[in-house]
Amino acid sequence: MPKQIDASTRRLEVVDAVFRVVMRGGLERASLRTVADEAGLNIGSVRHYFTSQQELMRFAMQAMLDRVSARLLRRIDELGDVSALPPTRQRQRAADVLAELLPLDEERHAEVTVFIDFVTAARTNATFADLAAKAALGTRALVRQTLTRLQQTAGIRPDLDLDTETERLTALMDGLGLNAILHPELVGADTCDAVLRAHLDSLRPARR
Amino acid sequence: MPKQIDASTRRLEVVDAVFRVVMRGGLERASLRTVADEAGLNIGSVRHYFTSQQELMRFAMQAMLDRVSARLLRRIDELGDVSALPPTRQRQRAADVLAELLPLDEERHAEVTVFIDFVTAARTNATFADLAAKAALGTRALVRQTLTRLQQTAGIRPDLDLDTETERLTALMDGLGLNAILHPELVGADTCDAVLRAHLDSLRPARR
DNA sequence: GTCGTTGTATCACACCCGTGATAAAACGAC
DNA sequence: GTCGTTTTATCACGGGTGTGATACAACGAC
Repeated sequence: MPKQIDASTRRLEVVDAVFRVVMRGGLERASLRTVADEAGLNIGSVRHYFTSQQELMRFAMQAMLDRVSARLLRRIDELGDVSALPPTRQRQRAADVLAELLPLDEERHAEVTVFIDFVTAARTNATFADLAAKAALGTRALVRQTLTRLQQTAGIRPDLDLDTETERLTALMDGLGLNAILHPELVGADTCDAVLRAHLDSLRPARR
Repeated sequence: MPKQIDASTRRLEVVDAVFRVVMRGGLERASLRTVADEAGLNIGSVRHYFTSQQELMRFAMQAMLDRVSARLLRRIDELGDVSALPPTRQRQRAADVLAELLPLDEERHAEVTVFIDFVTAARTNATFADLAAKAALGTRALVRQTLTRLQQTAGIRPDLDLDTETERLTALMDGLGLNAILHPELVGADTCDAVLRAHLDSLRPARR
């Protein structure tokens, strides 16, 4: 068997370069040449691992989505079963999970930044359309499941309409992320965290 | 006096062409050539009215912001003083005002689409940075004022923290708009409207 | 060693871009 | 009519883009 130390890790190295370029200059700057430079590679090398820049960009977006969902699953697994906790703690754990989608630290900030760039590009670039649609459905599924479980265990009010609340919380999360990315001096990590918790608290059952 | 039938309206015609191009293909497609084609003009003509494409794009973004705020002021003026209305009506009027920032019809859909493209571009394009920052402050001022007045006239609960609530409602609005633009099959005008009203209703004072 | 696969590195081509320079046409003032 | 300004229209240049083709180096199998 010939060389082939690790073809897939090389691809991920290039993808990391894509992320750095996108972070710095947006998706439009992510040309083969700039990405190759960022990765310290020659254009020919990059083209050896990706047959076209379209494939590279799609692969990069997919890698970003995988990374996010992996971190999400890890977090959910860490927190374990929360159904026995008191309602306040339940909401706290729910916030902990959802916070993985917010740019609360440097890693997540980078992820959300790249995410926003890709999904907004998907509006006019058919290359990303299906991935963006899948991502949108994915966050809604997560948000809905989170709210459903909270409601089943009296963590939030029983009369809330889950369709509306799912869309409301999803919009809140996306809006927080977007604002934190675009206006970090206005919306910092603390603000994101405070708003998310305030929202979940506002759904708590009435005192009796 | 020479020709000069109307220099400023010509500029606005070009700006309209910019909007159509951005709607169709995103900001990156808005080159001088494509814009000139869309406007039915020659590149030279466009360049006669705008010394550089940077000036054109800035002017276009400013025009879009002016258009939005003009419609907003008109709407506020239409609704007039609401302090005498019952709380439910007050919140309804507040929703009517804020709904001007959501893509509820074709006109607003186009505006929000272009808006999102410009402000996201502002992250990596210094040309738009100041305008995007101004816009962010503007929406926050509107949201805050709306909430403040509601609170003063018992339209929403008196114990709500306006800082947090302003940021929460702002994020909700931005997130709704973003999702409606990116995933219109998931988030339509009816959903936007329902979520906004549900949010304001959730702020209503407790029954007594 | 030779061979063949894998990885690197360059060249060239056609395309689109913003912009400077310049010419030509259109039009009002006189 | 002439003159001068405004508007429209072209050309050319340098730079960046993706991609096809191709050559060269590196390395394991044999």
